[in-house]
Amino acid sequence: MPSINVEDYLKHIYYLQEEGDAVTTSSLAGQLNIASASVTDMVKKLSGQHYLRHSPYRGVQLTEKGRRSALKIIRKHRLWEMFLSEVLHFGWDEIDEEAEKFEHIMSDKMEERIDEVLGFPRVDPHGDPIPAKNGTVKNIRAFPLSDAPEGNSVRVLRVNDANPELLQYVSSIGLSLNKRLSVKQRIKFDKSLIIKIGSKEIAISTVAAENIFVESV
Amino acid sequence: MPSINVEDYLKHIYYLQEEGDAVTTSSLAGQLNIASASVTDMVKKLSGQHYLRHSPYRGVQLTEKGRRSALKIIRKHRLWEMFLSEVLHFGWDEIDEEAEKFEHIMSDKMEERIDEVLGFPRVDPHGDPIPAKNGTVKNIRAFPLSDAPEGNSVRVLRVNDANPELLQYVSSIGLSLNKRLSVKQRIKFDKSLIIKIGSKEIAISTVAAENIFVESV
DNA sequence: TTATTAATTTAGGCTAACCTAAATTTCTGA
DNA sequence: TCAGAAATTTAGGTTAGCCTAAATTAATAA
Ligand SMILES: [Mn+2]
Ligand SMILES: [Mn+2]
Ligand SMILES: [Mn+2]
Ligand SMILES: [Mn+2]
Repeated sequence: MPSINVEDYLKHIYYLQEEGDAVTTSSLAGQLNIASASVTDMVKKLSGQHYLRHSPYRGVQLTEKGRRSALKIIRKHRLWEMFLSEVLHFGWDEIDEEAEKFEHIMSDKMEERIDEVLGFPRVDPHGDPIPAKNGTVKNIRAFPLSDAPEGNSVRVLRVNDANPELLQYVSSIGLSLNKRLSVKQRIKFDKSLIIKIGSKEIAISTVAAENIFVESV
Repeated sequence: MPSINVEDYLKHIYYLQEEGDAVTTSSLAGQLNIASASVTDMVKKLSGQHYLRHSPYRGVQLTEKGRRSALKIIRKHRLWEMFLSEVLHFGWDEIDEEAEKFEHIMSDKMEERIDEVLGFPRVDPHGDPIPAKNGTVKNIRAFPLSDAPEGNSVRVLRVNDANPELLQYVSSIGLSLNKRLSVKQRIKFDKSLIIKIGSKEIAISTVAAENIFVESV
């Protein structure tokens, strides 16, 4: 059974891999808020346990074993977020932090009970897919709002859950999952957008728009 | 913020104190499944942090600070047991083990939410009192079934939750919290009892009877 | 009272997971 | 293409929490 720390390493390696970035010592160190030298140590240990392959100075890649372990944690994390949101009525800006701890101590039995109680949800409260027990993950066909062309009408499918303040902001302008909006204008100068939600028009920064993922409707 | 290990030490010291036993290095070592030498180390640390007072070779005693910390954990433990039982339908023989982990990572906010969802329960699924937020604990006026005189009619108020097999056994003979039963006969030879539950008469060992707590009705 | 036994503490060690500073390798741009 | 910068690894160290074996203190029973 991997330790809590090992689980967090594997999860973050999976995330970085998912984003297509090279998974380097420093990218991991950045994610985990740990010194690079410490990451190197752990990477060697994980490599010895066949969770990943390590080309020194180049980066790491999860093995199948590592991928499976990562997905188990991510499944627990997202189910738990769902539970906090649906059953205990926590806000979507609070749940990631709580789930960060619970993902490691939730038994498989508890995972199943929660899955049942929730009616076998497919996505978490931020629109991220909940991996299936067999290791399958449906990937979400969404592009960043910042890439939407002028005039486009779109629907929110996912919001990056890494930053609670972004989530609060997104709520505060009346956006949430599955909400529709249209892109009125793209400002060349700072790449910000003017969007229309319901009858309101709102200016939104690139930083925000890059973290809101949508599909065309 | 005390670590997980510190919290478990404080909790077990509280339990032993509660039972009226002297809290010695070896009794703690027994409860925690840790070598006595290690307990001595930790006790010195806790004493340095004023969680308890230590008379070398004699034993320990919680300070007010230690007592408060212990009760906070016990409250979380018992609320969580309640939640597992009521909301996720776990059996009363499974919940102690799960709660052992969750008690340490449940935030105060989550504690409150759960308390609300459950309707502010006063006892846990084993009949143990749930300490109030202010550090008050109602103590339960119950005596062991093994002390009940012949002919007595009693009601189950609490069952020791330390042994899952005992809990399974208690369920299997049709007993649960608040159930009534009467003592038909005390067998001198092995101190076992014949009890009547509903219309059934059942023989029950002393070991079992010592862990079932009742009040006269 | 004193000698044995039992409980406790001390001494010395280990592992996981972190750190900083120094050495090494790779990348980059003139 | 090669020197300086950036990234990575190595070296050496720390802390929490555990362990076993040895030394010390307390309890007990003849
Ligand atoms: Mn985590
Ligand atoms: Mn999420
Ligand atoms: Mn515990
Ligand atoms: Mn209990």
